[in-house]
Amino acid sequence: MDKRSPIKIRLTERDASTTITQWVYQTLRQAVMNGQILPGRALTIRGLAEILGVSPMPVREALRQLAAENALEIQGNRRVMVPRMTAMKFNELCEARIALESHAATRALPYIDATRLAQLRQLDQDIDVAFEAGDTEEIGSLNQAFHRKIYTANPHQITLPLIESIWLQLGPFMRLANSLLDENYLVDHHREMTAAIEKQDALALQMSLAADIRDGVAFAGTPELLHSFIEQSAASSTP
Amino acid sequence: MDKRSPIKIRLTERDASTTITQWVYQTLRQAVMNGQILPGRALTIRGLAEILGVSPMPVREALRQLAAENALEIQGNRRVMVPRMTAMKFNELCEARIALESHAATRALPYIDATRLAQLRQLDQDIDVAFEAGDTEEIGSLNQAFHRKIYTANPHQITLPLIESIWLQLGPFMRLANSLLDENYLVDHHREMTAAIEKQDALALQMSLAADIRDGVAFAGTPELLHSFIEQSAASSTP
DNA sequence: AAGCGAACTTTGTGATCACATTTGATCGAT
DNA sequence: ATCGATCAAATGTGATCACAAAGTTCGCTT
Repeated sequence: MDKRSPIKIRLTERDASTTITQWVYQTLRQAVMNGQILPGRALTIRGLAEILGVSPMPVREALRQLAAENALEIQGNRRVMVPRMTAMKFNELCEARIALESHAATRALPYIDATRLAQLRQLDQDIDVAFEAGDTEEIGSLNQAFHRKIYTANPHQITLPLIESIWLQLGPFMRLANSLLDENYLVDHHREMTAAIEKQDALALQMSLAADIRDGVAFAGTPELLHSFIEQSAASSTP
Repeated sequence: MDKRSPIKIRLTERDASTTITQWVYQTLRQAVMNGQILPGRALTIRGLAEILGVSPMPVREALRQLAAENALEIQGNRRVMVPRMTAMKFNELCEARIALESHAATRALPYIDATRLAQLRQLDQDIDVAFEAGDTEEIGSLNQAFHRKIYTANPHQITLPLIESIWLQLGPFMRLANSLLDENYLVDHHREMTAAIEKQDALALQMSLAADIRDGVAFAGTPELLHSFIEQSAASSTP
């Protein structure tokens, strides 16, 4: 029944108002984002359905939706798996993140009012608290919330789904980045960003945002570390 | 049975090797892209299934996939429709297109060799031929192929799915833009782009690419024209 | 005649079933 | 002992069925 590791997925209580498909989708999305499903691991509809305690139908739809968001990859053998990572692909994802998020931030900047700016500063403080507590998972979650809070200021939102698609693809590796962040968390780029927002300085915002993203994945600059993790990713395929 | 206009969709022969879901997905995607389905028009699973001559199941999956790509919108009433357009949203989409495609082109530039450059020039000539023939649909298709041919030179492709998502959202309106292009097709930016590629000049490529995109949607600069089309889009909702 | 509620219809969701293709294993031949 | 073929289990795909919620229409009451 279980090919390799039996896939442990954190199950949450399902709200009665959400459909089963939505719940499965959110659960699997979170599992991918948190690295609970190793890249290269083959996923089966029936297998996931059994784990989640639902029929294969909602799993099928959730998988197709996640594949459409590039969170999963449908192989020619119509097997579904978390895409493997390569150093080049990782680099492309980071650069795409910077390009997309810089654009989104610039476009959102005029819409950020004092209320939202205060919320941003609060989120930054929350991150500091989580950092003191060493709760890396919370740090990642709050960090996402911080960025999302900026972009959603733009009422004509187009880019956020694209950005989240990139986050999803970087997901399992961002987790590693956050755990390594403990040591290297030197400059608080979020503070620079909020300062730039207060001055409505688009260029300064772009600069600090790019620095924040690059710091978040700083370990990509140390090739051996990235390489070891990619090997770990590739290793889950070889029996 | 038919609420308003009965939805005419161009049906193509289904290859025996492709699954029904894939065929339905491609058919609906093309229908959205060509503006065969008016924005605001309510779509039903069973209705589409009957039109396409398939069971509701593959339609459900195709709709969910298209919704994940932002080609369709799932309303709270769990009704599915082509999203309506607003002037601001249109502007955001164009700017996002420029940002994303500039980035993708720059990243692909080093990988474009002589062979691919020749293919690009061939596509540009084909566009001229289609332009002489007045075949606007062919122009749009070839124009997409031209852009795609640039970005796919990058072997570590990340951005193309995001770009295609934007194209899908602009889809019905690009069709209008192409039909209006007949009159205003003054400068051949594609020739500027191939020249920039030959010189491996990233900045010149970005400039001409942005100009090409802006020209393609030049009518957005004439507010009354855009407004009239948006009204047409909104009109399909009012009974 | 207009407002409102009840019955019917439509629609999305999810489960089960059937079938074709693929994967994996076991047995046999060289 | 190793390689290959055949058979069985597993898997994705798609159709049909069942059910609940939302929408629509008809008829009743005022």
